[in-house]
Amino acid sequence: MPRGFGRGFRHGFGGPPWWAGRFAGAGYRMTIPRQEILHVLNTTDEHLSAEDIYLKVRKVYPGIGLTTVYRTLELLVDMDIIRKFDFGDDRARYELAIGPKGVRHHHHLVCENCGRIIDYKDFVDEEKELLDKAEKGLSKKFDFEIKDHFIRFYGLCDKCQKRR
Amino acid sequence: MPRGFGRGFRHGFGGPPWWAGRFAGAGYRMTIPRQEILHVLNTTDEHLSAEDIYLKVRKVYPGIGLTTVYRTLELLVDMDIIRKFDFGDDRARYELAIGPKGVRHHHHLVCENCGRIIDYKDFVDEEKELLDKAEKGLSKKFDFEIKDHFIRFYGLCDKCQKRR
DNA sequence: TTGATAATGGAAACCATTTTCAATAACGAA
DNA sequence: TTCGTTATTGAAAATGGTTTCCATTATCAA
Repeated sequence: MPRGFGRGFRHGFGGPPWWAGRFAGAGYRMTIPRQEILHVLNTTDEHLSAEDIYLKVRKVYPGIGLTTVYRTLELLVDMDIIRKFDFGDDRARYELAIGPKGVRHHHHLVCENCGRIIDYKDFVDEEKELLDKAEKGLSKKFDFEIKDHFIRFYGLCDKCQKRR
Repeated sequence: MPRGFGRGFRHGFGGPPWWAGRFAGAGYRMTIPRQEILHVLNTTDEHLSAEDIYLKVRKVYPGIGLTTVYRTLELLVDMDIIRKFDFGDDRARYELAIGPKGVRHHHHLVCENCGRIIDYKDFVDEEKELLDKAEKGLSKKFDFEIKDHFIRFYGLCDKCQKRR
């Protein structure tokens, strides 16, 4: 077992977590703050802000600094391990982009009343169709090379519909 | 001619501009700062930030305050006269939502390299198709009532493709 | 074990946006 | 036209998420 993997990792069963190699490979060091931040992101399905993560990590590693959280999140975004979102509440929110099982392609439903965010990953086929057409048309018209896309729906969630 | 409309308006031909009624009707007052801010928004096809607008208005009305620009933009968003966008450059950007000819429904292409923003309004049919399917499927699955949607493409504009 | 240097964290800086508040201007009523 | 109510304004200060500074600490290859 490589040094440093025997102690400290939150997922001790079956070897180091899937992202460990990414760090070593890129010349980055694996530290406790980074482990704990990744652990938090890897065990939630919420869309956490930097401060959310800071508070969660602090319970287990009180020495953590908010600065480190911001720096680590930036690094993880650059490494394409997490994605950064803006849901209009004046703070960035983050979620894992990739899991052991591959890319998690999905979009969001945002409730305009209570702010609840629902992930969905249906309509992938319809989406692909739209994107293919868009790609062709837009690249012809504007000579624009599409790399990524972003779809979001705004509306009212079940609870907020009934309350009006 | 109603008082206040004879002098001061930037579009003196053919009576007061189309939005004048909206203000009176809602009980708001039409002031020089508001006129000038609307004039700037009404005569550009760029996606201006609050400071962009402030600087443009200042050339014609040096007394304008940045605070007033922010307040007016908020009011215009609430009145549905303009829309607020976030293109990831840490400042809100605004554009007219409605013109004399009706709603301007469109989306954006954002160049990941130079930040250029291109408006497009094609693929409305394909979009509608996707949205109809999504509407049905998502409202069934999550009991979510869709009110609005948001589609954006990220990639490389013509100039930035060639430079790589 | 050790040394080079990547990483950390507290404090201060940043900066777009908001709040405060006294002065001013818009506009219906007289 | 003038007046009075009150919506609006603008300068300055406050806010709050995020970034920068920098001295200290921790990681990891040799």
